Amino acid sequence: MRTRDAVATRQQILDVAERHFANYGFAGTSLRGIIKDANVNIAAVAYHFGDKEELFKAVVERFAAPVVEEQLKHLGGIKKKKLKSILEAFYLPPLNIVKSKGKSARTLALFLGRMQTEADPIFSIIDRQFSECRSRFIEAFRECLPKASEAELQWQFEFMLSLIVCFLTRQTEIRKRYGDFSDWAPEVASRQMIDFCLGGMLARVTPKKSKS
Amino acid sequence: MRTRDAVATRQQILDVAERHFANYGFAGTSLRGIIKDANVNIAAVAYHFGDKEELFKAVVERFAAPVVEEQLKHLGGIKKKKLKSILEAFYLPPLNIVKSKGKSARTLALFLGRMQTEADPIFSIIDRQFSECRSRFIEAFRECLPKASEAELQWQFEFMLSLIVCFLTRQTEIRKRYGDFSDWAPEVASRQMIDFCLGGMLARVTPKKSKS
DNA sequence: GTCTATAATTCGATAGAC
DNA sequence: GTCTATCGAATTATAGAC
Repeated sequence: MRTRDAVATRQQILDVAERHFANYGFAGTSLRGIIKDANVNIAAVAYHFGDKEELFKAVVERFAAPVVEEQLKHLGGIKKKKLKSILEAFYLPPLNIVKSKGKSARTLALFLGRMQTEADPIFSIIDRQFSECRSRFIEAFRECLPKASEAELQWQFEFMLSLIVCFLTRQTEIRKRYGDFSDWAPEVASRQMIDFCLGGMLARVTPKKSKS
Repeated sequence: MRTRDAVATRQQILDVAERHFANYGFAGTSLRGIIKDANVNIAAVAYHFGDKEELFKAVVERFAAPVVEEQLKHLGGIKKKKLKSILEAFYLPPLNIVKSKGKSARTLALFLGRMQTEADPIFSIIDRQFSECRSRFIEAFRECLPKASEAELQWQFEFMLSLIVCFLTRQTEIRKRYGDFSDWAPEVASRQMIDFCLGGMLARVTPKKSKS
């Protein structure tokens, strides 16, 4: 290739980098491994992205931006805030986007899940991408649960998030043990998580007294 | 130090390694960083453990063994299997152990959480440690939920696990935003998770019909 | 058991030709 | 924009003296 396809090179790097970061984490990913799978030159990474951290940032932004945009649009479109509709606004966009990717869906799912456990200089990149989204959803929770403390609202969000992280990162494992489930639809998967999360949230804010 | 304290050296390495693996993951942890904080020689790691992977294995086993032992003992001590008591058997032991560590509790909590997202040669080490425990708890679920499919029982376990992973890895973050919550008791924390998990599970196995 | 010294890789980053 | 070549730093692992 001559002086051509700069955009193709860029996308090739992003695609492979996304897969490597998803599978091995930031520290476990090497630029040499990426450029080998992407069939590009090592210098291309520096030219297009700068350094490894900037490349990671580009991968995060490319993935997070449409997810967050859809979540906020969905959340904003709700007239009367109900827990159930808030959960739908949170769960459906990432599931739809992951599912729409077809063959690379597993990579995106792994990436979204693994992002949550990166160490600090890296995690702050991720946290920044989702901070507004987090605030808006917690704000919505506050309207629905006026009696809940701020810490409690935070935990509601964290538990909600942990369920989809769990779903996205563990589905491959479960499929390995029980062949079915390979063809999940976003509506089905989200229903499972919404049911669980809704039941859990209501159990926390209106706990039943029980002996011991 | 002369030819002495082999056991002290070994423990020193294990303690620091645990903290580093918890904070930076397997790939992000370097042996030089460990031996520097532990004030031991680089060759001591090779002498006592072999290589990096064997050291990681030793750290995992030292932590996982008492947790799993307590969980299984607690689970076995239940006469009439009820969801609530199964959840207690699962959540209380790790919380008690983490809490009992005092100052290094945060490290153990982070380690337990981060373990779940390691890449494959490393994750298999972890998976092996917990596989029997997983089977036993899923078996207990099966008794309580005879109508649930095998895949559904798997998901119940995964969601249950994800809640404590979320709790252990995110508590520092939440404490950072809302100062309270610093002094959680295992009984209080486990109650929160048990309520959420129980509510969620019941909502899944006996779902209420709702208009869209 | 502990230590020094070093071998053998691997990695991220960059200079400079085309 | 792409490539070759290489530098400098960091890593794991090991050999061998004490």
